[in-house]
Amino acid sequence: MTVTNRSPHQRTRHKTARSDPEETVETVDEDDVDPNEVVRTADGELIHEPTGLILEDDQIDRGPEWRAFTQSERDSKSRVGAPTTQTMHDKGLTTTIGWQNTDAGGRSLPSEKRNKMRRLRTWQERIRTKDAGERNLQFALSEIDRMASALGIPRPTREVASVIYRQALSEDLIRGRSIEGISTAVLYVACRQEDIPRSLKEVTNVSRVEHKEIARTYRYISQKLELEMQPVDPKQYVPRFCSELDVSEAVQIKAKEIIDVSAEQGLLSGKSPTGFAAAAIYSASLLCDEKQTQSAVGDVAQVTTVTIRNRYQEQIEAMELHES
DNA sequence: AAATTAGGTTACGCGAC
DNA sequence: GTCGCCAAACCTAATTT
Repeated sequence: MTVTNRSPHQRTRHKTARSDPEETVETVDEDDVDPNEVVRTADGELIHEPTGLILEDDQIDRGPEWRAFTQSERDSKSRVGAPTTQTMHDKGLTTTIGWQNTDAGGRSLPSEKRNKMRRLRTWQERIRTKDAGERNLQFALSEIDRMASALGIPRPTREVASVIYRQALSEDLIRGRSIEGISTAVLYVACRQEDIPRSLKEVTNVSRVEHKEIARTYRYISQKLELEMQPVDPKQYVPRFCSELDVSEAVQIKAKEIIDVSAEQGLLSGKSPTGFAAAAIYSASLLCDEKQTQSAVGDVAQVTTVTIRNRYQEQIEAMELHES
């Protein structure tokens, strides 16, 4: 066996040094090498540690075969780039087999060949639709993941979302609807079921689909999959909104109390949970002497100051009633 | 900043067609 | 299935306090 021999400091040099014409080559007997001193480097070379002998070169160069010195040069020489668009599910990359039983020249085929072509068509169709479904799912899941990240939604909830999506897929509820729409709606459902509430508006902000369609799709799938959704408890929004507003713990506790008391008196029915929570926080900030402006609270809760006003007066009243 | 007011949009349930 | 209608909640925008 022949190996190339180089000094250790040369080994650490860049790969291009290896093609140095002045490098010395000599033969070494294999028995001289102690296996315990042999290491494999990140480059894939097998090296005898004490002497720096290279026992085995990496046979495959995984790097690019070109060199570039500037970013623009790298861009222009690189042959990999952004993935092809996912929105067109197969981007014309699949094979379709024509229905005619003729060859390329237009002559009709003998019956034996016709049967073969029929079988091929069948299989091609099976394969194509199967992996179109897979791709569909893959895209949906990556979309769910993207939105979930943007909203700071924890893993388990994303898992729930993907389970629901698979259900919708198997019930054939996707047909005729956009994948993005379903993905968004499913994520929204998962949040509510897991008590990690995000308002429909918040979800809409990170989605590529408009509010109206998400709402419609949401109703559709929750009905079809018979998911019984109970109304969101406004208290669930309180900690998140409060931390965004940077108010004290006392306000948070007070806000929850206000929600409990006023809900007990039937003020909640029919009102939006975010608006209700926002008003409670505003009221609490007044009662705790840590006043926040209506518009500040409205911003984090994504409701208007008008809505806060309409709610908080009733709530204050309810509190006074409660205390007497 | 908060309150008031006016006008428009949306979603929902219901019955009629 | 969808059309028309309804009442309630919410929004935007303008104006006043």
